[in-house]
This record gives sequence, structure tokens and C-alpha cells, in this order.
Amino acid sequence: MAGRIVCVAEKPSIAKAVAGHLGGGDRQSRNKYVKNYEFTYNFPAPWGQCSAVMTSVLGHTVEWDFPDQYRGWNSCPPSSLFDAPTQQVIKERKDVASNIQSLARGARALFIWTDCDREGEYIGTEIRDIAFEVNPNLEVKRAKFSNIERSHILQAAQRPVPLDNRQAAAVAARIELDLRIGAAFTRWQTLSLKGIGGLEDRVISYGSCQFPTLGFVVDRYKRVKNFVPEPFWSIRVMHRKDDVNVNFSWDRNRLFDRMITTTLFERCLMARTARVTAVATKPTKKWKPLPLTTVELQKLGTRFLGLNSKQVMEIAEKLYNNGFISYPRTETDQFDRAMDLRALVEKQTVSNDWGQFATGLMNGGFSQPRNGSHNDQAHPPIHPICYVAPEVLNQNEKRVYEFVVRRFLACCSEDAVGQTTTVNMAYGDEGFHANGLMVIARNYLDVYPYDKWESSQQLPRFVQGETFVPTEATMTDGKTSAPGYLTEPELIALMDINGIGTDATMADHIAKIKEREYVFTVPRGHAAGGGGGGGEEVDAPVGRGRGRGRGRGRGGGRGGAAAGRGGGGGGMEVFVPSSLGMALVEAYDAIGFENSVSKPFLRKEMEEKMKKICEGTVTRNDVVHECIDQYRDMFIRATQQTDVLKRKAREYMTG
DNA sequence: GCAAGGTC
Repeated sequence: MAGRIVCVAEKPSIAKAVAGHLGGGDRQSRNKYVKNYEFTYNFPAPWGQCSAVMTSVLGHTVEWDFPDQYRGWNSCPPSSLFDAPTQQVIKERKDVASNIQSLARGARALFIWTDCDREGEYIGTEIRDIAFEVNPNLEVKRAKFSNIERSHILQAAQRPVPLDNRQAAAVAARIELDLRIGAAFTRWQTLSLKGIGGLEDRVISYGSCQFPTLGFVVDRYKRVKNFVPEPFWSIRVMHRKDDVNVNFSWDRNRLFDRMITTTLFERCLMARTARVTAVATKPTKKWKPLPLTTVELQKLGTRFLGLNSKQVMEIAEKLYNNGFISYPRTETDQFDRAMDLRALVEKQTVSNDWGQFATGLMNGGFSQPRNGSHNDQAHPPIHPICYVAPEVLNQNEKRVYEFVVRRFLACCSEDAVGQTTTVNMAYGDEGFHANGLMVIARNYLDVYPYDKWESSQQLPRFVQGETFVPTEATMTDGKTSAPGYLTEPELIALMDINGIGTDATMADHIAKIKEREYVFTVPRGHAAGGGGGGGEEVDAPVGRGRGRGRGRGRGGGRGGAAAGRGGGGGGMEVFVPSSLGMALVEAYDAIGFENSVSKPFLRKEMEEKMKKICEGTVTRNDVVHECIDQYRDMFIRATQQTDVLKRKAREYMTG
């Protein structure tokens, strides 16, 4: 009589869902966190019908660290941490490991059901090794699944595959490198700066994610501080027609040469009449948003909900743990076609706030969500699981839940539809244009106030070839203004494009550099620090940020800021480096690493090497040794210039 | 007292 089959998922929610599909299962509550579900199931050959138990871990269960003799900060030179042995210790947290071992004893097979991503593959090997300790004869299989739809799960159970050792090896390399490099540099920095006033008892940590995150803040800060406004000139034409003042913008936007602008302007005036060269009216759409990912949740949460990313994530996790929303850590922005989205919409019809809209979707307004380009093969986009009455939630929870619901309903609606009118006009040799927008059907916008798309003033009727003498023509001047200090949504966007951290950890890295006091946040507009131009007016004309760049002259008003916060608390905050943060970045710059540790390149490099391990073109060993050599060199160079670090710190801490 | 990554 062979033993049963033990299935282990990465988290309790997956264990519950999978067990439900495979056989319902009695729930044996082992403890508050990890539940075991027992059932019988007809597994593929050679097992056939047999009894099984489904449980889970809670993420990683094994911890890497140095052995005791290396653990004291003065026990060894920090550089020896590049070569010191490491050990892997089973965390006996919440009895997770002992639960697996007690189930694995006498079992015939182990079925890994961790998330199908790199970390999940590695966590699978942790589970395997823990089970092997008590039962080395276990056969190990892995279920391959990318969502928890019933049919998909059943298919995964029927077609087990081996664990992917390469993916697990890539993660192991990352863990080892982050540990060695982080510990070595952290100890060196901390011990070196002990003598500096104000830093005696501080941990001056280094990490491959925290430093680039700090770097982004410093980078922007410097750009603001070093910004030199440039004067520019422009031509504005206004024509009053049918009681409407139509403002025409110059096709050249603006020029940085006054003489030329003056000349061009004078030619306009000499021409006297302007002539309409084209009138175009065309239909346009504002696309509904993509299904919600973690990064988007954090970007929009920090922009509209008056919360920081850490708070957004904590609240989202709580909503998830209460079964109100789906798993909040996902990169996926496409819903699986098999998912019954209408059923989820229907649950929202009882709401006083958006119930009517949801009802509209049920009565024919439903439209399949757009598909984004990301799929982490592990989780669906974030969506509401059930309707939650507002009284059940506190203020902030309500905001986050409402955002998730509205976003979901917006995804299931039609795009907004409108019509743009563009009038092109020639005034002398110069071209000008005016735009008008008419929103015809708001559709998703009615449930999604975080997007703005308003009809502009209607343009009066112009016809091609018509001429007129403009009511007003003026030459304007202005100057470019500094970008603002970094906001949290911008910081998250930068981390995202540069691969710093994961969806689950970005908020932690931001919180970490605040905790270390490398950066602090201040309300936008209160940005401290002398000199400079207070910099909150408008974005710089040539930003490195994406999709910004509305330069405006003086008199332009304060457009940029958070367009209608969704009723959140205070305004948005901006990030400013502390003296310590500046000192650290400048010290490494002065030491002169070609790939500065405060830039994202080194981390990107590590990510690429992990991919190569997964593809099988390099081995874990190659990567670890290569990187260790590289960082050891950097470490030696840094330690030879410890005085540079100290000097920079002293300069900043006392200055 | 160090990292980053899972998860509660």
C-alpha cells in the first residue's frame, strides 16, 4: 500500500483553490496560517486514484546566512564575506517546514504547486529539500499552471513536469550575490562611518536595489538644483468668432532666439490676414485602462489616493487576506478568456456608488477587457472578488478597494468616444493651429474618475480658405522651469523600467531608504533646500521622464499637479535626498566606479545573467564567480579610498 | 545591527 501524494503550493490561497478543484477536500486546520486539505484524486499514471493532501508554504522557507563565526561585524574583515561559506537554515516559522515533513513521511510523491515564476521554481526546490530530509525516496513533480481556473488546474494535475533546475539556479545565484555583496558593503560603510558625528549608531546599508533607488532620488534632485532657466519666445494668436475666443498655438511652439521670433512675428503682422488652411474633424477614442497590475496600483494609488506605496500595498494585502480582492502582487495585465468576468461585475451591482454602472454593464454594456503585454504566468490582474459594503472598511481601505473596483469596471466597459476638430491657419509664413474636443460618449469614464477627458470649448465653424484679421496677435516670452522633485509614482515608474526590485518589493525598497534616512519626503511645493527655483511649477521641457513635457511660459498656471486627487488625504509628497544620501552617492562617484552603484546598470546586468542561467547558456557557478570577482575588485578599490567616503560624509553631515 | 525575495 503506497503512501499518499503531497501537494504543496506557495501560499494558502492557491492551496485552497487547487484543493477545491481536485476534490473539495476536508480541511484539516493545522494552524491559523497553513491549512491541509485532504482528498482523493485520480492522478495520471502511474499513480491513479489515490489519497492526497494539499498544503502550502508561506513564500520562502529557507534562509541564507553566514555561519556564526562570520556573523559578528568585527569577526572578520568585510571583504572575506565574498568567499566565506554560507549556510541555509530552515526557518521554522509557523511550523511550515515541520508540517511538510510530517506529511512527507511515508508519502509516495511530492507535487509542487508553487507559482510558475522563477522564485516559485526556487521555492519548489526548498520544499523538495525539506521533504527529502525525512523521505529521500519521494518522487517529485511540478504542476505547471498560470491561473486557477478549474479546467486549467485539472490539466496541470494531469500533466506534471519536472522542476526547472535552471530557473531555481538563477534565483540561488541572485540570493547568494545579494547576501555577500550587501553584507560586505554594508559592514564596510557602517564601520567606516562610525566616527562621523551623527552616524555613530546608524546602519549604513548597501543593497543592489536600495542604492539605485536612492540614485534616482539624488539624480532628480541634482537636475532640479542645477537647472538653468532658458528664456524663450513665442507667438500667440487669438481670434474672436461667433462669440468664442479661439486661441491658436504656434506650430513652432517656441523659439529660444528673440531676434528670430521678433522677425517672424513682424512678418505675421505685415501679412495682416490669416487664412484657414485646413479644417479636420475626426473621431477619436480615449482607451479604457488595462487590467490592473501591482505597479499600476502603486503608481495610481500614490497619485490619487493620498497614500504612499507601502500603505497601498499593506491595505491591498489586507483586502486580499479578507477575500475582498484577488492577489495583489501581479505583473499580469491580461484576463484569461476563461474567466467569468460578468459574474464579478454582477457582484458590484448592489453598490450605491457604482452599482448602477455595473448594472449597465450587465445589460449589454459589457466589453471584454483589453490585453496588455505582460503575463507573469502566476496571477491574474488585480480585481475585486466580492462586493464589500463601505461600513466594513476604514477610510483608506475604502479608497483602495474602490479604486480596484472602479478600475475593474472600467476595464469591462467601452472606450470613451469623442471627436476632435483641428483648425490649421497660416498667418504670413507662419503656421498656427487650434484644437477642439467633443466627448460624445463617456462610457468607462463615468465609473473611473481617475482619468480626465473633458470636452473643450467648442470651436466655431471655420472653413478651409476662409480669411480673417486676427483679433489679437502677441509675442510672448517665458522661461523654461525646473522639473519638480521626484514623486512616488515617478520613482516607481523609474524602478519599474529599470528592473529595480519586483512588484512585491518596490514599496519595501522605497520604505527602506526612508528608514535609513538616505531620503525623506516633503509635501510637494514645500521642497526644502536653499537656492534653486522652488521648482514646482511645471515640468522641464526636455525631461527624461516619459510622456511629460508640457513646457509653459509664464502665466501658464499650475497645470501639472495631481489632476483631481480621488479625495485622498494630503497632497502628493516628493522625495529629497538627505545629507547622508547625497554623501554616499557622491562618495561612490568620487571613487570613480565606471558603473556607479547608484545607477541601475549593475542590477540590470545581474538580471541579464539570471536570464542566461535560465536559458542554459551559463551556469550558476560561472555567474556567481564572475560577479563576485567584479564586486570584490570594486570593494578593494572602495576600501582603498575609505577616506573619500569619510570626507564626503563629514562634509555633508557638518555642512 | 548587513541584502532581496517570497509570504501573513
